[in-house]
Amino acid sequence: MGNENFVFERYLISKGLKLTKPRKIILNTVFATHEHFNVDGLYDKIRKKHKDVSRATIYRTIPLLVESSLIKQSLRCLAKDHYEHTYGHSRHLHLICEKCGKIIEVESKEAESILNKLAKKHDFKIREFNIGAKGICNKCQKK
Amino acid sequence: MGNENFVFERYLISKGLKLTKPRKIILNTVFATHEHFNVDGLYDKIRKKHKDVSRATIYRTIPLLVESSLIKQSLRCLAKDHYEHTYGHSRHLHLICEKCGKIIEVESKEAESILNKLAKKHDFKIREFNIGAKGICNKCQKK
DNA sequence: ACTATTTTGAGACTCATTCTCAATTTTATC
DNA sequence: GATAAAATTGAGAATGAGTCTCAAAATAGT
Repeated sequence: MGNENFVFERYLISKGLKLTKPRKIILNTVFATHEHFNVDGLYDKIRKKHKDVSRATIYRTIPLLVESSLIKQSLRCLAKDHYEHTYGHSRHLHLICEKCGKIIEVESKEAESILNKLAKKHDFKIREFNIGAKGICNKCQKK
Repeated sequence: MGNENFVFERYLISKGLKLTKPRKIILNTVFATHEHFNVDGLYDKIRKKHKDVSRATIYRTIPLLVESSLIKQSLRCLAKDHYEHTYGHSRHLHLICEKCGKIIEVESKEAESILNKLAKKHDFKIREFNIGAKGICNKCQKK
């Protein structure tokens, strides 16, 4: 286990909030793997071990994880909201295959620096990048 | 009026579909202005003149406009689905202000060519770019 | 332990979008 | 231009992700 717990607790304390059991369970399940996730998948995973954590609490906890910079929204072009770790992960963009759903992660520094340059021209302060593309992966092209 | 009508009709014919009155009204209202739009706004606009076009038909027609490459989805990071013209418009990306909602359009060729390069490495065939950022515009920064 | 405050689970609610189906419109054929 | 088969439509019901409400449970300070 990394020290996401520490980061999260510090954030909660700073806001006068408490690191309760459900919040711990959610945090640890989120950081148990490194994949993108959505609420449904997370709920199923949590429910296997903890029958007493509700969807509502998951929906309530996710904004706290986002606010504490542990995770961020990603894969914006999919129907459901998806999230991924920020903490301990380098920046990347996604190529999403529309046939098989495969997600290819690609280093994104170069693309971000161009966006930064363009934003600077307009005096725009970027908080969140949204860079990626949808299309067909190499395997699906061959079918 | 451009020749979106022509493009749309050709697409419909190729699919064995018909350019009906509601479809014409929707097409023409979509292309009456050059702004981004969502279904609600489009519905209100259409309803001012045509009380007999239903939401359902709008929802059914939009995928046809997308399929015929006249419009495309955009502003993916907003709650509602938004669309913008493809036909007759150059490629650009969006900087969206999180305070005032202002949308700045910026030429995107450079960013796209980098994405193309990265996609090529992975043998990935891009169909739709999704490039942009959220943040604070210059006016809102001064407040 | 006692009280005030926060948090929780369950289910009701919202709202954009999709679906259903009977009624209407369209096109091809006469 | 009337007729019939096929496509399309409008209205409203259904769906489903996400949010809200509220009484009950957990928490922290005294």
